[in-house]
Amino acid sequence: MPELPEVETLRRQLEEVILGQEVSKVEVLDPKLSGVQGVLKGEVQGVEREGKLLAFSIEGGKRVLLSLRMTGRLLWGKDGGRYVRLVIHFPHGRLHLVDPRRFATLSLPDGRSAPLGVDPLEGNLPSFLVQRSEGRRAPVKTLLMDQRHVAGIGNIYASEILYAAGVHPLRPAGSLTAEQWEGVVHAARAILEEAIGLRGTTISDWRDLYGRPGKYQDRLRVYGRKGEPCPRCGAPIERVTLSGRGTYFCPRCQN
DNA sequence: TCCCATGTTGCTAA
DNA sequence: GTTAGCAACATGGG
Repeated sequence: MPELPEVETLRRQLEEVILGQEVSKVEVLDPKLSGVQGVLKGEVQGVEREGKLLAFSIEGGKRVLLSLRMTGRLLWGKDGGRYVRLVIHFPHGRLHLVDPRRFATLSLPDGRSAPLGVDPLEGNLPSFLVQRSEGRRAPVKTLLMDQRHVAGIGNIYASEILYAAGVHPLRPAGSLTAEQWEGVVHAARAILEEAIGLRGTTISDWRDLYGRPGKYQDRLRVYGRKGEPCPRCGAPIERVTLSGRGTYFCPRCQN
């Protein structure tokens, strides 16, 4: 469920709460998550974000990667309720990994996974994307969500970004001009930064570290709004399925 | 009952 | 070799 803004929200909140703190105990309630308890011992020296991944730096130079996938959440407090899969104990509180669908993973960095692409909030993304998309016939939305190219954008924000940029999600990625890529990247930065400020988008599952919903759902222009009028031109928002994912756009404003 | 769901990965086929 | 589509993972909600 979490995309870049939601993970960044958690990262900032975690940094305030567990940075410099010592892990006192790890409780694994879902055997799928066993295997990294040994590494989760010692002082937390950093909480970083890599795309949609959270990376915990543990004393001794160790790193543990958490991928929340679809329904993973982190909750600080006494109790995580039903669906708690892992509890990391600290002297001053507990961090619960809550995950109804059990897709979330804990892992150690290894060379097996493809390196992540550019973070949309950093780097010279437009020229990078112009180069990466050259000759690609895959839809621009697919490329935008491909973590090997751009790290952090998921299904909700991809629709919103392309709407803001006026680019049709089914356009072959290689057909965008450099100017259009600049528009897409500009829209991405604006939307992702605003969403971070509002602590993410709560459609159903997402909650921040303290269990509070985000506020960006009120700002969504097209996602989940099939049949509703486009805020810009009034044409009904359309929904298509692209690579198995719901994709929303305005047929008049985006081309 | 069927369809949908903020993600990733591995298989398959072109 | 590259690229694109899709089932699978596991569970709940409408």
